[in-house]
Amino acid sequence: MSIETPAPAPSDFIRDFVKADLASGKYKAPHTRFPPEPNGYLHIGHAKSICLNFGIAREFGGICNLRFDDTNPTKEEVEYVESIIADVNWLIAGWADDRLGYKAKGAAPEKRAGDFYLPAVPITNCEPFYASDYFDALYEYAVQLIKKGRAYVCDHTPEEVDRMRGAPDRAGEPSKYRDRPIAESLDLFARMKAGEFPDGTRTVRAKIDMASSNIWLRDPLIYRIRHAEHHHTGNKWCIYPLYDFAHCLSDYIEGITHSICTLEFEVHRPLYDWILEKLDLPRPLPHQYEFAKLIPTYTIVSKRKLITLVNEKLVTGWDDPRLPTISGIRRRGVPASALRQFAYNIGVTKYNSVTDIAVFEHCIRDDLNKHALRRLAVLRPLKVVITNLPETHAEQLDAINNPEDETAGKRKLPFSRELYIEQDDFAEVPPPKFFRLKPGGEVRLKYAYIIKCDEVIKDATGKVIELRCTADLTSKTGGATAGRKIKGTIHWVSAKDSIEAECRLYDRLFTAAEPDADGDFKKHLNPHSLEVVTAKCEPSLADAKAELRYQFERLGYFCLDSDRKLTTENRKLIFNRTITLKDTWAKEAKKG
RNA sequence: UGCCUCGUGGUGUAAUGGUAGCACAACUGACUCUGGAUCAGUUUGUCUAGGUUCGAGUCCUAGCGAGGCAGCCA
Repeated sequence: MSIETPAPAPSDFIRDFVKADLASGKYKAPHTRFPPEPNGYLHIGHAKSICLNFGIAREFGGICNLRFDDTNPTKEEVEYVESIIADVNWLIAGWADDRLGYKAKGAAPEKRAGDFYLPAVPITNCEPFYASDYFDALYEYAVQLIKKGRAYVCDHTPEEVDRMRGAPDRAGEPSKYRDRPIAESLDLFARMKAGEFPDGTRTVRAKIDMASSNIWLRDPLIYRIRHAEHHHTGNKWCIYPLYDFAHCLSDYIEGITHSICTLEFEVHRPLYDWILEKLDLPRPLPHQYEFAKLIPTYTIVSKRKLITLVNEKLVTGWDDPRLPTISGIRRRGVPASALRQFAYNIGVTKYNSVTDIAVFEHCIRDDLNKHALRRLAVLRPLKVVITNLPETHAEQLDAINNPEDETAGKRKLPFSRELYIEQDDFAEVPPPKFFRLKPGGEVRLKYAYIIKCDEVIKDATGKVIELRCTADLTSKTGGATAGRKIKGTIHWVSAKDSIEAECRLYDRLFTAAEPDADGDFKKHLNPHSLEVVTAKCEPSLADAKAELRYQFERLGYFCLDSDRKLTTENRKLIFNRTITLKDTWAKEAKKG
């Protein structure tokens, strides 16, 4: 009896810190967070972060909050909030959904004993976290910072602030307003909040060190004026905190222990720590850790470039199955488990690297191979007539639903005199090592007979339009000559029993491994990233289910597309090809 | 050229002073009623130079290289 070895627990430098903090008793359990800004759709890079944060929560008995980092009203939209919620829920469903943090709908931090708290609630009537729910608390914290003499209102224009910041190798110049009286700053800040000043006229700045070698410590801005409606707080505010101020305090308010972000925030960590320390908040404080973001080959992941593709209609939308967005990946038919496996396989480090998309493709195939139901479908049909069978011939053959999973059972497959086979499975002039059908040659029809090609029929242009073959009638599974060794086995469908389906054949969106390496990613768009064909399918596919995955044998993995619901009136089937099967013949054929 | 971070096969990652391992990719072969899957195997690596040590991918020094940082973006 074999004992399945459990998958090794993920290990990386961040999990090492978590382990150490748990062992030392610093925290009882980790509390992480995934903090997207709702200004775009989530993509495969975010999936890495989601799996890291939720993965840590589930491995160490903790919780992970979904928190919208929504401090910039001019860039954020409800559409993005909703898509992000859907994407996160899809990715963690059945895996870490029991680790998802939640708060009461509409709840904001309460003030108790001079500090802010946000109590946990049962999982009913709950919602994700929003940094914008903390604006009252954040305002109060800024006031405290001013009162402590560690922040001030600055009247310099954006241009002046920019110029006075200095450069990496040149110290900055202090603001004229740096040492203005605390009472004056307090008054001005209150009036900023009251809406007395136009955008850009004043800011609140932390008073740190204009000569610091770290730019982010040169009196960074923590509040700015923005007379703009916010998707979550409406018109309540006309001042908004900046990322550095809002993020560390949002972490603190939610009781986050390990605040995990990408490498570019490394230089912000001193500021993160400074704010929490100068506010004299009770320990233990959250700590920030940084890891290298995912850069996959043959695609682009930058928000700006994704928006370009969507807006310029180079793809059909954010959920175009060719896009590396989570919604695109989902629509393409990739199981969440495959995406999670990928996130696990690539690891977590501080080293900037490029990940071969083949690793993802392998995870998809590996997952789908185990779970997809096998079906026969012909993408590019070529008619075949079995001449030694009567026109009335009809039989039902046994077909296996999934050779990798006995419990998937069997089904019946209709067979008749007229069939369709794949055009690629016949060659009038076969290349070397071609072991499919050729004139005078034999091939096995999966689950059916060995047939021999007797005659090739062409149209006026010389195109092959029909093959006339004879079947070895005893070669069927279980028959007298069933054991005959034939090198090739091909898929087919019975012409009169087949149904049609639109198949969308997707390929990589770009032809270059690093599409933006030369700064012109649009130049490398793959013109063949989508091909639409009308396939002939075995009749059982008429009952295809949206939640199931199918392998069209020898072709690839397919799933129903969500567009199908738009066309239910004519019951048109639309399948997306998630990914092809590995094709070693294509490689062989290339060698010529 | 200021500060921060990082350099392990083609790619990604492990080895926490003690046999450089795993995965993907590539290539062989076996098997196969999916040219899939599976199985067996092969190729390729510690940035450089010193030092410490019985022993260094790991620790130290110097160099080289890569990435990040100068939004009222996050």
